[in-house]
Amino acid sequence: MAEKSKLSDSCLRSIQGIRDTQDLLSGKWKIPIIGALYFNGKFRFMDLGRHIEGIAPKVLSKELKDLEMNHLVKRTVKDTMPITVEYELTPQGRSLKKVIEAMGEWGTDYRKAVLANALENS
Amino acid sequence: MAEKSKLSDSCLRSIQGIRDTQDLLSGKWKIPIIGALYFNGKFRFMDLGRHIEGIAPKVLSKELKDLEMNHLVKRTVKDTMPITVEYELTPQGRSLKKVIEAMGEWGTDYRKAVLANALENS
DNA sequence: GTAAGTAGTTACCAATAGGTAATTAGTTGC
DNA sequence: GCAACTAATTACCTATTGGTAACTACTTAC
Repeated sequence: MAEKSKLSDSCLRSIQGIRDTQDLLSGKWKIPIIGALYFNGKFRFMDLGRHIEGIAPKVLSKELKDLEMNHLVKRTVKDTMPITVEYELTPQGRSLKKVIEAMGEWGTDYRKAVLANALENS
Repeated sequence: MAEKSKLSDSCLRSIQGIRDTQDLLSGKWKIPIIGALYFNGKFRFMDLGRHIEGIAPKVLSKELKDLEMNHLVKRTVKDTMPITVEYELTPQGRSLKKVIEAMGEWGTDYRKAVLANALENS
């Protein structure tokens, strides 16, 4: 029973993978955060917040915790006066390269196509 | 004023693209839907529902409308008796190939890494 | 002592996402 | 007529997301 799926195992595995990826990157802010860290290397908490327009400290804090829990971001407390905290991608986070690039390219292409289409119909 | 960003324009454009992509694929179900259509070609409404475990018709309907509105999925009413409706990816939807592949690969790799790590610590 | 900067946390609220169950409306087969 | 299929829609409810604003706690500069 429950063998209605005609999708092959490899397809199901792929879809599972896509879903996992999406879960880890879910929400409004994880992508901009990862993007900023990906393109810039390291950031302190407030600095990161300032570079991501519109994010509240509460949300930034929560998102960073999520990302840290999933081993995509590393948090380092620097024993400076005043104390500072640095965030950076882990190797696992940096391994998102292809995903980030693919999504970035597709998104910009899509935007162009939508604009072109909008102009056509105007 | 408001020039706090040290991120280059090309980075910001990339992040915008990633965000656009993610918005279009947002929610719990769009990825499994696109995945099924991507790996299987065409599906009728109920068939698609049956292949995506746990989705309610209301939600499937809404997600398909979203995808159709964004030109990623094409809906075709077949004038058969009983009437059937076919859903398939548009060329624009199929152009998600690289994104789908990148996310699928990264997700399965991540899953393996997490499993390996869990075994190490057991 | 006061302002400003570090990194957050807390309480509260509103909007959205998504789930359940029933219903609509039409056709086919028995 | 009645069940079962097609493709949805509707009403209702709950949980999660994310936003605002204020607050903690500690340090440095003036």
